[in-house]
Amino acid sequence: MWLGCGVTYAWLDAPATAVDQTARELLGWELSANDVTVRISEVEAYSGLGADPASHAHRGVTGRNEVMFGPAGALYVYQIYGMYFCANIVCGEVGAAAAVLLRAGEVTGGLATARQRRPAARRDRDLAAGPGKLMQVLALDRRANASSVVDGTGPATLRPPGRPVLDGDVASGPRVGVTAAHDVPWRFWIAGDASVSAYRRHVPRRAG
DNA sequence: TATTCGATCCAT
DNA sequence: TGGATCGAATAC
Repeated sequence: MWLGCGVTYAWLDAPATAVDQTARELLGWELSANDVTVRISEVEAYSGLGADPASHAHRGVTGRNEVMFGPAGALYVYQIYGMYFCANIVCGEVGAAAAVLLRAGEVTGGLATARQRRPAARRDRDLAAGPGKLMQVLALDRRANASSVVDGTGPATLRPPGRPVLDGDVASGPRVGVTAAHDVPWRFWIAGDASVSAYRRHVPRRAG
């Protein structure tokens, strides 16, 4: 798809069935919002309706996941644990409800602002080393839900990497924190990147 | 209407 | 390892 400004977003036209490929492709892209830029270093793919029990969309449309069923390039933002926000980029055909969760990134612009927004981060590599931290650094919350990252109308803008991330530099493994589908290796990250979030296996709150 | 619990983060 | 904290989703 051609969007002007000399930028093409091939993944916008990729089918929902290839959302795992889209997820890998988004590694290295730069997301800018509110004077801070992050280079995406870790993502997770979620396929839509029915197919993926870990997906917020797998039981059908609800008030929360409605955006997932819309056009690709929109942000699906949701609140987690009552205090943090996470963002997905919607992928695939309208109605398919596939999405890529943005899990971590490296701050490549607006470093001073990013540090102010995340006083708890000791090192720069920790500034956006997690989905909630990424949103804090970019100062995005539920108001960014449903906005586009590709048409310049929303608070966040996605741009291609200067140098693409090669397949050989991409590692994969099980998704973090999900209670279902542990066997699906749909978490992707840039191998060796310091800003990749620490992996911790999900532990149910009530023993089990 | 009531209850449960999460695609997290941080200090201990 | 556990506590914070609240709203969407699901169970009555």
